Amino acid sequence: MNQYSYCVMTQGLPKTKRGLERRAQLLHAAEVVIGDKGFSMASIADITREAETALGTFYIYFRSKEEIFRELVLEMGRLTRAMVAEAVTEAPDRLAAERAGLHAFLSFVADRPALYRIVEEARFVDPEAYRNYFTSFARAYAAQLRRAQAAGEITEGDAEIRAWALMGISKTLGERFVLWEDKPDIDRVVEETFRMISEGLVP
Amino acid sequence: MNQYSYCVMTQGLPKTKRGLERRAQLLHAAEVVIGDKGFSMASIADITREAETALGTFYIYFRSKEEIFRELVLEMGRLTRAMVAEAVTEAPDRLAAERAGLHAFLSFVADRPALYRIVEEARFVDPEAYRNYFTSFARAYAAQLRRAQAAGEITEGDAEIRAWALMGISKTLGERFVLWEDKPDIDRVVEETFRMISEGLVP
DNA sequence: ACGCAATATGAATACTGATTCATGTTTCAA
DNA sequence: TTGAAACATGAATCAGTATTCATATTGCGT
Repeated sequence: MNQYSYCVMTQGLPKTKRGLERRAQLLHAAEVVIGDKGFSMASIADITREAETALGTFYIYFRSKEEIFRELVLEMGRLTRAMVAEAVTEAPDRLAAERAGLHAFLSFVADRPALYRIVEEARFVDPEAYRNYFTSFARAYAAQLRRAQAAGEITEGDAEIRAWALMGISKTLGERFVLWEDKPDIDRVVEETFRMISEGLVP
Repeated sequence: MNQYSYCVMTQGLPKTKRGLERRAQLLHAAEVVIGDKGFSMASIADITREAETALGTFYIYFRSKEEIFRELVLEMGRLTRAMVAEAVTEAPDRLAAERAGLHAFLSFVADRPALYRIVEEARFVDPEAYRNYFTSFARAYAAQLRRAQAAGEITEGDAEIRAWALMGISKTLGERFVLWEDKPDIDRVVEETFRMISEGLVP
């Protein structure tokens, strides 16, 4: 117990420039370390070592290991939303948007493999964050599909199911053909997949 | 150290009837407990409690927590293989097989949610087992697609990419519309999805 | 230039849980 | 029936690491 009230910032952002930088360092280090070793194998000591700071400093910025993890999932949410939105801006219609969105997502996985892995691990580490991430994404996706159906740009069908099915394609192709591949050929994967979802399997 | 050489069965199956039963009890308990709490939250004590046996007994049958986990992933492999193979037997052509396979998979997820979850968690707990599971499945799947293409039952396209894309659909729909749903409507999900992959999105 | 809030430090604490072990009990082939 | 192999037990060991804390140092408004 201290004589003067101790204020460790367990809420809100740091007040000083240095504080903001440290917090960013820790987030970046956590992305690297947790993305590499996984949540349970990554220790706080690993993270602070990567961030070149002292162990105790971690707890000035985050309440727990779970909290910094959740922060990373939220960051992933902001990034993917922004990225897909931007990629889709130029698209003249929904089909083009599908192609552009898939390409953007796979490129993102190639750029930030650790974040991709972290979001997937969230299913087990922080199920609520995981669900929020995907349901909010799916909601927006389904809305777009409904709009496109109304505009006659795509065939009719249950937009929610389709949204999840299409997200499933992206997730799995990202893992198999980006994460597992030394030299991913994103263009080829996008073209093949686009052909399949456009034309279907019926000859 | 013991005076007479101690032989704990760290390899192969148990030699007695009782041993085989115990091992099966432990595997079942592990499926329940790990499927429910996740790998890191599930303790050996939890598993032996569920199996109604003593703590130390666990190590007579399995070298480690990782080993019993891997065993469950392998079991899932055997089961899904058998199940899909059986479901697809009756199918007159590849399209019908796709529908039947998706239906069988989603039904399996509904029946054994714990196993589904365990396989997904293997990505982080035992990446090699995870990869083996999906690559061997994908190999067989792609072979079927190539055969169907040659027979003119489906359109042309890269069979490997398609296999992974279709697996991705199943995985994700299983999670969203079976695991997350109180009363899953598997038929509806299968019909909608089948329509999408058959006809495609182009009007 | 002062002083309080904010930030930094890393040794010490506290707890969890995997694995081992010494010692029984049971099975089963000969 | 018997004895050696198989199996059962759970308290004790042992290692790892999340989190706390008492004590500095730094930032910054005034």
